[in-house]
Amino acid sequence: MRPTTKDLAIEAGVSLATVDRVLNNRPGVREDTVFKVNEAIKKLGFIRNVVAANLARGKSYRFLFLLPRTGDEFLAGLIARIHEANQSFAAEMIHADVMHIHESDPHQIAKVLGSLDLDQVDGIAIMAPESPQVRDAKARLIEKGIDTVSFIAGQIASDHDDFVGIDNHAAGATAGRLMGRFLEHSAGAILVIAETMLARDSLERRLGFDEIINTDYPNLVVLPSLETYGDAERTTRVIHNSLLSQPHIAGVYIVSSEARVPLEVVTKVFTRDKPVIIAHERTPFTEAALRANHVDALITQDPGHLVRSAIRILRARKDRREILASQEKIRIEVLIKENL
Amino acid sequence: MRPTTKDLAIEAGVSLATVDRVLNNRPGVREDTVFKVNEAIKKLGFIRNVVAANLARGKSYRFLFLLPRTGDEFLAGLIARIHEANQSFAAEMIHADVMHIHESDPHQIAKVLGSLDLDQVDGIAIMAPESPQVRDAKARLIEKGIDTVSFIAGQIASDHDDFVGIDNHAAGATAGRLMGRFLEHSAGAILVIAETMLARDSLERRLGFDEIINTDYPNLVVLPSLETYGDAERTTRVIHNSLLSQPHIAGVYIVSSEARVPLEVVTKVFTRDKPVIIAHERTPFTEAALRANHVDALITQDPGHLVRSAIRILRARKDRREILASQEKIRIEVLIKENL
DNA sequence: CAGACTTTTAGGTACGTACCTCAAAGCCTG
DNA sequence: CAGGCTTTGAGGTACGTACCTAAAAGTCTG
Repeated sequence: MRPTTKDLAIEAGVSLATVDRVLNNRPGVREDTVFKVNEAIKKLGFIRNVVAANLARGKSYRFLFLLPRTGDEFLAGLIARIHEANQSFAAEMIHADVMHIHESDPHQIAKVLGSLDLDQVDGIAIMAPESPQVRDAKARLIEKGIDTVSFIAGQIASDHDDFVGIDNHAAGATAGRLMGRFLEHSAGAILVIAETMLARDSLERRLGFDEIINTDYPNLVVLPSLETYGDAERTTRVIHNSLLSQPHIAGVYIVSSEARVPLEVVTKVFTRDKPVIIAHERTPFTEAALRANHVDALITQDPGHLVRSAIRILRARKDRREILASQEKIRIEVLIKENL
Repeated sequence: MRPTTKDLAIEAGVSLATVDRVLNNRPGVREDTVFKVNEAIKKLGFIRNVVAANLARGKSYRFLFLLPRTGDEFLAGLIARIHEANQSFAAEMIHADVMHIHESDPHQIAKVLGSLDLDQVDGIAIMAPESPQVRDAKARLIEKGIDTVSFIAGQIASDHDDFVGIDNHAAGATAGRLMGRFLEHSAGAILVIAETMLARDSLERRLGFDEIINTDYPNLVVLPSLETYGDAERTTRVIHNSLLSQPHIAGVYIVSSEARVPLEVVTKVFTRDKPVIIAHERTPFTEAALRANHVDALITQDPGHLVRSAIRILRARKDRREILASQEKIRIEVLIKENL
């Protein structure tokens, strides 16, 4: 049986109350008594029963996910995973809510962060680009004891702010390597399509992609990024414009996490002489496209893992516990038709 | 606040004791009373606080991993992850032990399974090929209330026996597709190297691999599998033999989970005109080989995930709880240098 | 409708920890 | 060594559930 606080008290030769004071950093214990108790903890290998402690505290965890207001399938998938996570974490008294923000308006985000009822929230996962306003608002929250994690976007991590997501530079490089290898004996241009290049993650992916192609695949030329703003018509137009000056497109790299619109257009535009197409994230649409051979590979991150990882990290912070780093590392996955 | 058993009792108009009997399927409750309580559960959305229940029961979980006695880096990684998992699951009163078996001796495995102290174990994860003896031994354990999962190998799942691991046919197909695409404009033979083709997982990987190559890449010929029996000298010899009749090797597929020995030999044998090499599993050695460009891609499964998943499934079975299927699906990962 | 049986109630204790109060013991200072 | 301070002890209650007992209430059978 695992040692309990009672065993600790006996071992250290003190009362339960003193053990309790030491364990919970309560004042009024002489230094040498603290030492004795800590020795006993080591000797017995005492591990606090977090579960019983939380029960006694009547503690529950309420976390908040701040997600963009606009989005498509990837966002919908994230939200679905949050609801799913609520079910499996319910047994541990953890609940997560979703609140939507205008991700491109730092002032509004800062305002939302500032106006949260601090008694209602134990931790926040924020999916928004890094900005001074948001950073300041986060710092104020941390001062008040609310932990935050940067979720998927805005990956500048500080001591008090973990980043939950992939290394987008590496993700772009992965796409680049696959593109290069799939086109080893061809020559031509590569179309890069993004919703907007203002997003930091798209930028980093593009940088990683270019690095690989430019270094190792001189047979390929990466064209300037086309921006779609989520609009199918505009996407069609910019692609056709691009084709005027660059008739042979060997590959298409869709940088954005929301790939549906660009992918639909690309599938329509290139009916024969199909280029190699690589996109990001697994959604019902990209998955179907992969099965139908419209896409050659997907670079993805597991949304369920992202959500659970954010929750586990926020809870560990609240409990002042260490996390199991290997479990929280979000993998850059490569999906082809065969390992869907 | 979440409703408790007390709230349930009030809502159903019965006493706590009756609620308790219904919740724990104890006898002595009239059918219509059971119905009333169940209605109250639905109405209030009652979720049993598993944590408090386990505390009251004084329950803890002891699981056992039966792993092969012989192995190399992949096995070592698994064991390390089990120890790691013990730390993070300690708070939930879960402990996992490792016991080694001769995986190729079904009688010995069955004997071990039969001689376990059933009061000391709540569930078992077995990494061993499927065999009638083992299947029978498992069935007897299940009768006695000990849950089992098939771990990585032996993937015939029954109602009472989940499989934790990847679809090896799909994993082989994934390797095949990558091999094919990496060699799109080349022609030549592909060497397939396995520790032994007696292992079901190696067989299935090979089948999946062949299916893709034979269907979609007529430029490539897959050679008969070479068996290494984990011996470097023998491996060198069989590869050289193979080269006599088949001088141009375009690709090498190392099927086994333990890739170190074959990979070392292959790296030495093919110093120039290096073929495309694909292997399985991430270990210190294969990871270094990938970084050093000795390997082109790795098809892997996350050992940490495997271990934690097995533990979560065994615990859920013990608690008669549903699992979150999406979390327990083990992914076939594709690793290249860029997404390590 | 009495007796036997089943179902239900009421109350308790326990799990391991948190947190509270009150009293006792120890220590220092003047 | 009295008065004030700090430290420690002893005891309690609580969290939500499990499991136990004794007795009350309800139902059935002959």
